[in-house]
Amino acid sequence: MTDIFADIARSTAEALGRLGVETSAEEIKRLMQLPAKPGFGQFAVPLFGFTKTLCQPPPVVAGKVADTISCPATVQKIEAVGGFLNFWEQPGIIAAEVLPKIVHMRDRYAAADEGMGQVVVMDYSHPNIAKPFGVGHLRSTVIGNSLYRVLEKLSYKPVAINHLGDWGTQFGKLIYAFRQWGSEEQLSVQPIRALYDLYVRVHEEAKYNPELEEHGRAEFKKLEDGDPDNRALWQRFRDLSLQEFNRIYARLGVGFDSYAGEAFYNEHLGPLIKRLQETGLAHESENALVMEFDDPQLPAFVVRKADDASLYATRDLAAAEYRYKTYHFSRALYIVGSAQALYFRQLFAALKKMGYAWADHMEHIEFGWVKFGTEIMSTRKGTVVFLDDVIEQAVQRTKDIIAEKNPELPNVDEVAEQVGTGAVVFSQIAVRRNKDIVFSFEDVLNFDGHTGPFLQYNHARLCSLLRKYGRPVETDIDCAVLADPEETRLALLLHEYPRMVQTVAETCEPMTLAAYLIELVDLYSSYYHRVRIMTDDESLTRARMLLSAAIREVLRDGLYLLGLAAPEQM
RNA sequence: GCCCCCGUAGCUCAGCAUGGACAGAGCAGAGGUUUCCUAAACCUUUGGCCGCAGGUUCGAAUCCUGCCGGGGGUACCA
Repeated sequence: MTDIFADIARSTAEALGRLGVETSAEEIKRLMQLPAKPGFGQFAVPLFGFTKTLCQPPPVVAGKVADTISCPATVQKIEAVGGFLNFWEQPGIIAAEVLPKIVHMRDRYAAADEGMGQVVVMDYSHPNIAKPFGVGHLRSTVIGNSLYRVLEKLSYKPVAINHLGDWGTQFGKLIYAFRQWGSEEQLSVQPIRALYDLYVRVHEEAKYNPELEEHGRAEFKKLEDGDPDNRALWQRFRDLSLQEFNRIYARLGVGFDSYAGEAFYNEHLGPLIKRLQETGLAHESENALVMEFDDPQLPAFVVRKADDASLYATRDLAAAEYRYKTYHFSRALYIVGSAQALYFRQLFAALKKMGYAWADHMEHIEFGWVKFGTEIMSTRKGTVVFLDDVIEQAVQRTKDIIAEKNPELPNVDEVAEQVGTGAVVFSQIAVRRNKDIVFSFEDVLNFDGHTGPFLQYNHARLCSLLRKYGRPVETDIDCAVLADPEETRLALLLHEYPRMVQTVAETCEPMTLAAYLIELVDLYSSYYHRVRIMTDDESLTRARMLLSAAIREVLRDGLYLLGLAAPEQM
């Protein structure tokens, strides 16, 4: 199969070569971009980077290249504007290149084998047992899930680990609180509510009564030493919470390969600490065991508390060792809020100091806070927004809209679930990772404009169009009738899609894909309103259906990669 | 104190990695579109010293330095 983009890149590289510039077709292809505005060609190559070696201003270089280039016959026009080389293809050439390919390959269109044989361990979601699943946990879950699907598309073998927060001093407090104020009745009726109330109460009372901290620590120590009563209570809390989490994950379409939480590494902790002591990698300081680093920026890292109990760091070190031994990952991603950036630098440095070269392949994929108004959500303060409530409201809102707009829709409940969760998921993925998100019900429940439901709506409308067409879409047709600039632009955007998916994998930034899909769908929606897809002209109709079918494929695949369902009607 | 992140339209955000063609969207506001493929849509329109000041460059929202404002982190919470 010929590749017109490669052909043009080669021609451009050759023309530059004759002018005395060393470059390659690959480099030019990488530089190729879609112009910001129509009028600057269908696609463009910026030549600014080559002007230095030639000691000539950009417009002169571009002019010379435009004059001397010998292009494939499919190129209709080349223009040098500023330092850009702008290309126009003959009508339909780009469409013919890309549309049949998409319709044939469907969800394999963006697939690549670059990750073949490489395991990527991913740590995300990690809710805390005995705390409700808040909107804060949603962001890690949604980003992780999307990256999982993207990596899988590129033939990596992702392993999703839900490192449950099921261990730590907080359980001592909770056990103490349950014995003080809790009851079996509450626990069996509304388990999560009951545990959450206890959690808030114990932190509230601890403010006035410092002894509670001591009680909590003591109960946790007993738990860690294997006290059967505490152990049984802990197991019960864990089971109840996990049940609840799994119900929510099912709604979001999220799954995990492992639920090995913090408690899972219990037996590894003692030997690990002993090893760190004996090898001299860690030493006693103020009764705690700490590791120190050469880098003066990195403060000491506590790996065992003064009361001999383990802490987060101990369990993460053990988890890292276990994961490497078990999965032999080539990359390990921790999708955790940026508040823990320093902690992860210490963790990775500690592993490096332990002699693990693979520590270099661990990355903290950080993200900003999810704020509610001006406040940061806090489980302890009780200012958390329950994810379940958010989803429930979004689903209800969807039902209202369906009742108004499409009362004939057969499977209302299923679609409302898909669209409602779609709105919630999209709200988390449509903002760059390192920015804080201001969570507002008003925005999440507003389905107008650039939202998850907007993407889903366009998908459903495309499906409807294809149903109405009633025949298989033909791929072996004359695309020259797709002479409209928007049709060419759409084809060019579709051509970008696989590159976009790879960018997401490199940057771990699903927002880029969300923005891409919005751009694609926005343009198509505008086009759809301006022209008729199905016309009296047979060949034109065939071509426009092919374009529409290709857009549906990419949209459906893109929605999947973001973690949104793509209902066929809504 | 030191370290990290953010600062673009009334609001929420793209664009910054790899500097480049007049800074783009959505929401909110104003006006319009439905005998026609899903109007959860589309079209028109109002609205910007890209936090401030320097520097590098032919060219800076983008890179560098300083400052201001906000947030986070800074040994036994996770």
